[in-house]
Amino acid sequence: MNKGQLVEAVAGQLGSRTAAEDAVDAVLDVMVRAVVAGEAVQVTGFGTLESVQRAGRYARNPQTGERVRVKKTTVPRFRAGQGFKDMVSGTKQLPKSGPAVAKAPKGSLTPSKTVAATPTGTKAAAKRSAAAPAVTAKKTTASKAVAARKATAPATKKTAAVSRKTAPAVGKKTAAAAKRSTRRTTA
Amino acid sequence: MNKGQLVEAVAGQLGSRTAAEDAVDAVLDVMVRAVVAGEAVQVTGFGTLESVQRAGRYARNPQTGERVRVKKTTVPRFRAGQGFKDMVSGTKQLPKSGPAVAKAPKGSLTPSKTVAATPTGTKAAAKRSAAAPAVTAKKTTASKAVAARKATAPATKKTAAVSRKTAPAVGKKTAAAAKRSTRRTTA
DNA sequence: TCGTCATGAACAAGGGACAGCTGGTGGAAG
DNA sequence: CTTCCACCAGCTGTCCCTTGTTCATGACGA
Repeated sequence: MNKGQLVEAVAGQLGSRTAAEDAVDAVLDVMVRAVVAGEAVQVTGFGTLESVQRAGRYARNPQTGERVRVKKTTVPRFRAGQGFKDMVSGTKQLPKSGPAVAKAPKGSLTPSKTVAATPTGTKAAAKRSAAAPAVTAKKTTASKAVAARKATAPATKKTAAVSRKTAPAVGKKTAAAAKRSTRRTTA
Repeated sequence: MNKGQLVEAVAGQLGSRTAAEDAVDAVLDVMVRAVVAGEAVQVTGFGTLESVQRAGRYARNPQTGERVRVKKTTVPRFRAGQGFKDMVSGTKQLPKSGPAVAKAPKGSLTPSKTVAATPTGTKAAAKRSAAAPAVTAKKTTASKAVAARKATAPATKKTAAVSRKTAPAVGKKTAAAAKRSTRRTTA
């Protein structure tokens, strides 16, 4: 579907073609500006469009095979929401009457699971912490990680969204482990 | 920025809040419907929103470390366009007068490079094929790859967008190589 | 306008998935 | 018509995705 076709489809809903052009331009422009400004655009049921920092790396020239250094950059990223993914995967078909975004019927999705999880949530935490070390007999690191997460959980509120990965180690060897730890501490 | 703020920002451009609500609803709804229908929404300068089939695989439960089978599914995917990426990365700042999407000034960007590439495009193909083996003395695979691509180039026009990955090999060992070859042949 | 609830994010470990390098060409948009 | 953008190839390093839980916030009914 082209941009022109998109405008045409929107015109089919708005009724006017001129309004559709303005609508498409305005919506996309606002989203782009917000992302450029570093703000994440989050629409329930549709998805989140945000900007994330990508660490520098070494890529490869397809023709010559030579290693080229790619410096760290910021790229926009879109994460589809649950409803969108469900509709695309076919789990839930899209409603034809109302808009396909931000429509949350009262109890259309897994009502039993939700009501069951809510009251048992308090003691579920204890169950998880107890079960983890038992199964993780082969890996002791997991238990420590869980404990650390519980401790840091109240400290981390929302983080800054942008500024998660700040590993400048491009010329280093791997820096993967360092980046992991960096993410936790949120340097 | 949530949906309400998005509507407000769009209202700032359209002038009316009601029109902004309809605009946001219509645009998102149209995009969602198109993607659900299997059609890719491609807006030049903004990005492409499409649905891709993800082959089944084996993931891992982070708590227990157990391998869990993930059956194949279809998920929406967004790929940002060049202009969008440039603006986010800071290479090109967004224009404040016009919309940030699909704005192509006549010759504002890298005029010398463009005019040089356009007329030489026809014979540039021969130049590339000749230059590649010369530089690729250390890697012969690159030259073969280029030749193969040239042969398949006229055959592949647009492909089906959706239906690229159809490797059902879930219980196999890796299936990565097989999937690669599948992509070329477009089974 | 307030209350309730669904929805999204984070955290962890590890491996599969995938973005993207370069450069030419087709298509698209103005 | 002109000018630009997206795509595509093999190969890598980066990143996302998986489950399950809790917290926080947004969305919606009354």
